[in-house]
Amino acid sequence: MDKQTITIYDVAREASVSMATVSRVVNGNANVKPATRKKVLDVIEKLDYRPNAVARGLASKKTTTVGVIVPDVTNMYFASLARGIDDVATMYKYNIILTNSDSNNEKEVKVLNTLLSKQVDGIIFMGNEIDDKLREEFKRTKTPIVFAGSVDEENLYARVNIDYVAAVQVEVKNLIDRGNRRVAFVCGPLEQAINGKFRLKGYKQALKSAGIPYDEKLVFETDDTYKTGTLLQPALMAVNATAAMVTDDELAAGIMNGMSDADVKVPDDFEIITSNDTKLTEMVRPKMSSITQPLYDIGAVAMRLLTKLMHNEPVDEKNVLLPYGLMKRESTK
Amino acid sequence: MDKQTITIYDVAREASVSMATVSRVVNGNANVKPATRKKVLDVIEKLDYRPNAVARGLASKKTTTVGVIVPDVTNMYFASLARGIDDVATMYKYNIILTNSDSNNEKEVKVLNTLLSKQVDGIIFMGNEIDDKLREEFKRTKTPIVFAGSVDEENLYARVNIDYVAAVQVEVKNLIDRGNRRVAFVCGPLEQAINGKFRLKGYKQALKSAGIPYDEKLVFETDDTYKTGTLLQPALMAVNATAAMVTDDELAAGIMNGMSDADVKVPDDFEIITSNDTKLTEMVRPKMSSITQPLYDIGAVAMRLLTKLMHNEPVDEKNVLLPYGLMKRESTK
DNA sequence: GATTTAATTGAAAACGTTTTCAATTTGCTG
DNA sequence: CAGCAAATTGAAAACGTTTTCAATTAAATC
Repeated sequence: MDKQTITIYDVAREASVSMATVSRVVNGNANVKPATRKKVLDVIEKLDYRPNAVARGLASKKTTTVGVIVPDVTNMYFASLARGIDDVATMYKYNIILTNSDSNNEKEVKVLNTLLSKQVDGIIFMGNEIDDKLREEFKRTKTPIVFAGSVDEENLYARVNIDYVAAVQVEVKNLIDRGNRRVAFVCGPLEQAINGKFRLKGYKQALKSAGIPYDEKLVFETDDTYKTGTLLQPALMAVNATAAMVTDDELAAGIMNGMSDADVKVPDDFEIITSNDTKLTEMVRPKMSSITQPLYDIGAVAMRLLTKLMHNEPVDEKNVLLPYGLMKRESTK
Repeated sequence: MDKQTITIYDVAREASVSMATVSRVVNGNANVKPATRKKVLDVIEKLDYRPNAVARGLASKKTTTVGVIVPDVTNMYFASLARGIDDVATMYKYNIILTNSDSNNEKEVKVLNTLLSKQVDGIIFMGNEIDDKLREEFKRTKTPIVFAGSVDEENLYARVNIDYVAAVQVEVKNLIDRGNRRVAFVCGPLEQAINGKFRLKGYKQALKSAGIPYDEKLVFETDDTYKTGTLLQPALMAVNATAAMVTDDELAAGIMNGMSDADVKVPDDFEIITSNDTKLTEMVRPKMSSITQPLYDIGAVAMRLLTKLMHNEPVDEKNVLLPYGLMKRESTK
């Protein structure tokens, strides 16, 4: 009843060569006489032989599969990275096992272990809150890991990002230079190093350069959702903010719509700058000015980096920083 | 130099039992004496043994991995389905290999074959244009396949969708009832059966019921992108359309913004109804009225269906239709 | 306590490749 | 054409599990 599968042995018999030879031609090994190669290839064609990747994986200890741990594919930011990852993965003949972690460390540990049990050749991790348990699990494995769009304070892992502190510093400075003395910093969870350590640092630096004292009331820690954004207008007004640096596009869209609904004009009465430059920035009215990040490229470069690690090629820089920019649209003056 | 891996054999030796017994306890087989089980479990703990899923896959011919073929994860519609799929997959202890096909049949064939070579236990396919070659490849395998958010005219495969013809029929009827005699049908590629056969059929039926002749000039075949949408206003006005039934949210957002930019008021001068009810519908101003589809659930149910197929459980209905609805927002009167 | 039956175990054969190492062929050189 | 190096091949041992089937042990029956 089972699908009768053609094995390498069948091919060998039919072509009257050994399995070893068939294996060689399948793997493009040069050490096989052209005539033999042709003979084998013909039989492969005739029998419609397809190598079993699982057996191959067991014998060679390589699965040509990498694990990708992502908080939520449903988030445009991560979806873009994932796309970049998949594209260069296929370019290098890898496939990706994609798993959603909801940034939950417990799930991350679990999924990491199942990925490792499946013998993935490498792992790309996205997530910015790494507790001790997870860190420990990371350290246990010799499987190469690279972080994509995720910082590593301990400087242990290869990773690709933009310079978050510089990027927000520049943009907050711009906001200040345009006359905003009270610019809010609206971000996702501060436990996430990318917010709490990097972006916030840039924000503070900009303030400091401008001689403006840091006011804790101006930092709004949120859950990065659109909904939350829509609710923020009263609080923002209450602290007399006239501009906001926001760390997520959906969140920023929420804030902007909340403002509009309360009849505060963006950008005239309130300027907004967001961080991820997803398509959403263009679709919303007014269009949102944003720090630009090469999202797709972050994923792509991360995957490329991972291939180097997997092939034991030298990598010059573990902490790669891709260029950021500013896309001025309509939510800033 | 290699990571010295603990194998089942090491555990067996250390616990002085056979591999078979270790295998049994690892797999939760009931036929093992509690005392033995404990002994083995202790050794497993002590040695930190992790079963090798590849070896397991070879021996058992099950990989607990399913392949997911998706046009583009970067598209919210598919991202939502993918999330639903992954969630129930993990619920049933499966992982997903996610691949982007760009709705390109050639890529789909290729990726299908690599998935099969990797011995996935099942496949979830998203895509609505299936040429003969692809169809043939599908037919060759005995691996269960289910379509998610994708129709199958030949009624060969299990699939989960909503009733596209009924849904657009109802909504176009509403548009007509509200006085629109010229409602445009703006869709993605008509070669895709979901558009060319299903949705268009609903559109025509609504017209017919209302005694309005079908006018080909009112159907706009596009590439489903936001950009294209923004460019459509002149053409829409040229044919005197006063409303549009649109098959994609980003496309619809483009159309709406194009209208606004040209100072035609939505919904007063032009009504728009879209089809996928993604988050975007809420973020855009005016908010877009939409046919509602349980996107996440389509993915989830598809995956659940696949588990049944993989476990040879009976499935009562190959063509599952989930309920649709209408979310009235601000782009319709 | 002798049988019979059920529960528990282990030996060894798959699973379908890759890879090592030695054997065989082939091609050159002089 | 002997002698040697290089190219080509094959035999068989991994790889780390699951699974079958027979053997052993424990429990139950009378």
